Amino acid sequence: MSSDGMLDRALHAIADPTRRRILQVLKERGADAKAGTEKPVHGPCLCGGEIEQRIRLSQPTISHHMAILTKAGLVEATKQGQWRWYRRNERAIREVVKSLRGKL
Amino acid sequence: MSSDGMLDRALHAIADPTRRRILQVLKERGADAKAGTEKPVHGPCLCGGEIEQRIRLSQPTISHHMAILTKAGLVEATKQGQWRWYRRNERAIREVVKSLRGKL
DNA sequence: TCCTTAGATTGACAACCGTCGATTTCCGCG
DNA sequence: CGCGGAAATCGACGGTTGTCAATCTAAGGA
Repeated sequence: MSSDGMLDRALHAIADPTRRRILQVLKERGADAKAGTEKPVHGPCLCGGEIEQRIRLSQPTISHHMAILTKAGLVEATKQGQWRWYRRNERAIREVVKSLRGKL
Repeated sequence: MSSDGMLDRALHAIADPTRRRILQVLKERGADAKAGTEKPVHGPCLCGGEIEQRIRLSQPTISHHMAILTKAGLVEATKQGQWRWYRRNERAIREVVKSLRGKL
């Protein structure tokens, strides 16, 4: 699984303060959002626009960071209609910390 | 103490594979070195030349990485004669992992 | 069908990073 | 003093990164 190139990607992702802030923001319960939108899963879950609004960076920048976090396996995204709902992959995050404790 | 800019520096340091390899190499007991040189402390401990020889990168590059690791607090250096003996700061390293588990 | 909204993609830019060769600084020893 | 070895610093180079404005794609609703 974690072929070690995975740790590399995860550490690189985590090394950026903006991306750490995104992970933090994803911890909060997603605000109750606009009417008519149903959050698809249980647990904290935000769509791109909500993240953009909280982090205060341009939409392409957020999209870029979300791609990196997703590719590193630290967050997962489920597409529903025009939205993409992001949520933390708690298992992967814990795995990074654990792997770090061993390999450092 | 760990003003959070410290975590930033540590994560940046750790994000580089070469620097992780240096931390690994510093785990081994320093080879018994050339005659006449006394390693100043107990525990694994290498000087710049030894690290360079193991990591196989140019001397300025090693020096550069050691500065980053030292500034991040992950390794400590004691100067003795013309040599600088590097050793891991185990406490700081453990602190990073712990801090990561909380702040991630 | 057209318009609006969410998000991805592109292109550009300045800043930074890892690496190296060359040079400089520091230190111990004749 | 001058020499030789260890390490820091300098200057440069290609590659990467974070950010944004502009554009494009996709999905819904009138």
